[in-house]
Amino acid sequence: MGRSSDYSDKNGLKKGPWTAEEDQKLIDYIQKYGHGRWRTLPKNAGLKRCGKSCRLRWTNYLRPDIKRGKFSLEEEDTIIQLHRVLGNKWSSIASRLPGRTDNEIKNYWNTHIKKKLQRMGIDPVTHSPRLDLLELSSILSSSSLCNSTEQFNTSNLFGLGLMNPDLLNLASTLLSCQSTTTPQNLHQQDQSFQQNLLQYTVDDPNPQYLNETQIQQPNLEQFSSNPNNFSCQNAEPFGVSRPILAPNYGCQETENESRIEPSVYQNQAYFNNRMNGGSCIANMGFGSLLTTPSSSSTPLNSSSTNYVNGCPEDERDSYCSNLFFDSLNAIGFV
DNA sequence: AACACCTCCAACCGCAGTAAT
DNA sequence: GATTACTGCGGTTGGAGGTGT
Repeated sequence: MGRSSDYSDKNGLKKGPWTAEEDQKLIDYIQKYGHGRWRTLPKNAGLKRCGKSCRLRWTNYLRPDIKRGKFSLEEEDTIIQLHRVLGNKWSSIASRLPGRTDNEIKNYWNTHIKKKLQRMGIDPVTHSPRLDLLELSSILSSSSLCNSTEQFNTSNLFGLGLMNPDLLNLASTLLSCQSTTTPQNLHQQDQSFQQNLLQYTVDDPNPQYLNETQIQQPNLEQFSSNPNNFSCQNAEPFGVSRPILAPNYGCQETENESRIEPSVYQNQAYFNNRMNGGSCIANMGFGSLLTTPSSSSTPLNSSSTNYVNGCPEDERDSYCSNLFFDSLNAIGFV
């Protein structure tokens, strides 16, 4: 692993992966003399490396306080929360995660968290819902399309400005399901969903990064005393607020459960409800399609019955839910 | 088995900020 | 104030290993 295939530069200094022998030399030297003076360190330690390479190797790999291994769910949550506030300030984020280096966090963000958020329909840069989903929600909640008595076809959707073929297909699929189920409930819930989306985008289209003082002094008034009873008036996505570094109020991971999505977004990513049992449902749209019990902590792949507004979920809705979810999956939303 | 493609992550690069001279 | 050295940071690279065909 590493970089250049030519493991030496023009000054005869070695580059590329470190050997165990080099590591030991560096450790021995630093244990004896301490670190610092990185330019002269390699020469004194008998290493054919530049000082910068030695410093990087020490700070990112050899330092004794480094915690190696998989990131915990809590760490992942913290990274997401901090990234939302700090942006790509990896060193600042790392300073709040003992034992983790900025490089490690940066890699983990780019290889895991970023993709996960994208699958959830969240822009990993702004931490807000993707605009194309907003577009879809807006169109689906328009009164003409939610009226089950009205025949629709793809030309209706084109007429409403839905030009993206993927979204067009998705909307078409979804609406064909809706036309065979109870429309009133769907309509109300989709409107609610749209309102939540708009609320969020109006309140906080581009989250402002806070300074460190603000991070360490969260506004505890922002969230309800009941952690599952979120209000819809703050700048957090979908109107849900959690203070930075607050306890994990979301779904808890159990030992026998597969890894779940970050609790930071459980409340906003309605897709998650399908994945983790939705223990913190807010007023989500497409409710009858995707909602699971608000008090449930049902794990993945549960065979328990889903309830919507206190009633068992209609099998057709369940079918539509699958269809909708699969459609999202097919076009890369999930 | 062989090849192509993908994912992960250690290591590098270049720039910016700060301290020393 | 200008220059040099040092350090820290964020972005990027590319090889190893895994996975799919």
